Amino acid sequence: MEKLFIYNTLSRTKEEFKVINAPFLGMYVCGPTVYSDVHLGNCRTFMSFDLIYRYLIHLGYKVRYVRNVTDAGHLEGDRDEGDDKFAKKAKLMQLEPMEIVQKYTVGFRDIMALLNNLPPSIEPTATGHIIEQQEITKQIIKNGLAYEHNGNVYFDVEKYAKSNNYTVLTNRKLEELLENTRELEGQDDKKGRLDFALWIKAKPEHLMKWPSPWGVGFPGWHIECSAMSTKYLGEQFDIHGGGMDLQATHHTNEIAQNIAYCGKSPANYWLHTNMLTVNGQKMSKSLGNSFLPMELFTGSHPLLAKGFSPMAVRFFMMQTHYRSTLDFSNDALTASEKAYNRLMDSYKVLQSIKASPKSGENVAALERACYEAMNDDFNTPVLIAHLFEAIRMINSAHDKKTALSQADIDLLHKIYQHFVFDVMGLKKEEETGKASTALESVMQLVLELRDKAKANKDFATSDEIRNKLTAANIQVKDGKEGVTWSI
RNA sequence: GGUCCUGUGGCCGAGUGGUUAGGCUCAGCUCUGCAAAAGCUGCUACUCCAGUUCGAACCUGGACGGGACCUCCA
Repeated sequence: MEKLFIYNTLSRTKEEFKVINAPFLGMYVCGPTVYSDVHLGNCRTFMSFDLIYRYLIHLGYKVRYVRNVTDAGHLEGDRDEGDDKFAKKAKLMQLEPMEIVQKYTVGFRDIMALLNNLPPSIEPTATGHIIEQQEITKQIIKNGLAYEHNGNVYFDVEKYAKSNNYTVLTNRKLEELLENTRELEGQDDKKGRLDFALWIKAKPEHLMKWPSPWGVGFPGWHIECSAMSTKYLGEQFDIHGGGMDLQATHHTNEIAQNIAYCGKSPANYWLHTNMLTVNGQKMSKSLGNSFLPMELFTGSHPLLAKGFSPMAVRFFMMQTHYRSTLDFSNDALTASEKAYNRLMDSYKVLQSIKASPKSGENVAALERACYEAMNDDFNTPVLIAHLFEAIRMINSAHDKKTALSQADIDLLHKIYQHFVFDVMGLKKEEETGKASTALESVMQLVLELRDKAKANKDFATSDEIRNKLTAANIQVKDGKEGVTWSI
């Protein structure tokens, strides 16, 4: 198996990846909160982990990939006050909370499918694991690291920090954290400023609430991930991931909960994906530069010059490493769209290449380079750079400027299948479905007429046909071995 | 304000103490009836200042810009 190196937030270095129980591999990723349309930044995170999932599968691991759906208990601002996000919106729209959840869960899955993300092995919901969350909370209380007050249960961070490194993920100093945390406001049953809720007492107006040993309430935000990762992947598993915004608070608290619960840190490797910006600025609602995935696909947003297909967007995201910030701009998207089209066109060309007895290219070295790029912390930008070398080989061979043996042609097929389709999860965009067979025959007829005109040196007619087709978004290319066209 | 991360050519983006990233754009050439496509060639960078070094864009310190978290926004 390939030697894989992964950047681990715990050590802040690239480490050689060792699996606890190969070939089985557990991976947990913090999923979306389904109270509104999925944020494009979340899409990038899930696409990054989709790439990782796909590559691990490609390497031969039997991966159980768990990504939760947060459908309850996620308080605004992670403060232990205020309305539950779902209940708030539900009241506003006169809908049941689960109706909201259903609507946005379905919407989320649609977008994920459009972007060709593989579904995770399990997508557990927070509301489906209330009992499990309560059990963990009970055990943490029993272990002396959480306390109940007025129907709320809080995690005792300072007590925990006495015998554990609370800030493993961020390297921050606990004293500094304590100094910098905001003053506590209003109702507060917490002993320490950094304490966070495991269970929250429900106000009468709350719609989503459950009975518990501490009264009627709902779970704190962080406990669901501890409960569900433990249930489906065990007390210790291989990879835990999420966006960088979750690192300091959510993941820090998650580790604390797991250690307080069973004495074990949940994951060996913590992976964090970077954020997304628009024209160099953070994507945020208050700045008005925030657009939805569907708006990106259709181009229906003032900041977008046009729509970009899901696969062009996927390719665009793959051109940036997952730990770098990704900047959205029309220019960058347009450039990627063209590059993606070249990648796909070249695959079409590959189908028609004729083998030569000898090869003028080192395709095996290229394949190795592709693996090495991926083994270096899933470096897709470098992988793509190598794939453009493959494109050069294919196009040159097609133009008879270089030669490829049958073995090399087969290997190029394999490279495309493995890296472009299986690992990066790119695919040919759908061609207009049923209409395409009809269109195919019409185009054949039109191009035959044009060929006749050309044979008669009637270039006026042949150019007119080509120009009108170009205007209709159909590109005609006169190659050495006949005419081809593409939309 | 505090802590952490980051700053690469016209644009986007990898990477490394001394050797071509790659894509897009632009220019030239080849091919072509002309185009388009493709191939080749060129333009060639590392925010600024100081230091370490035989040598730094890559290491160290400082300045300035951007981002994340701490505060509603993924």
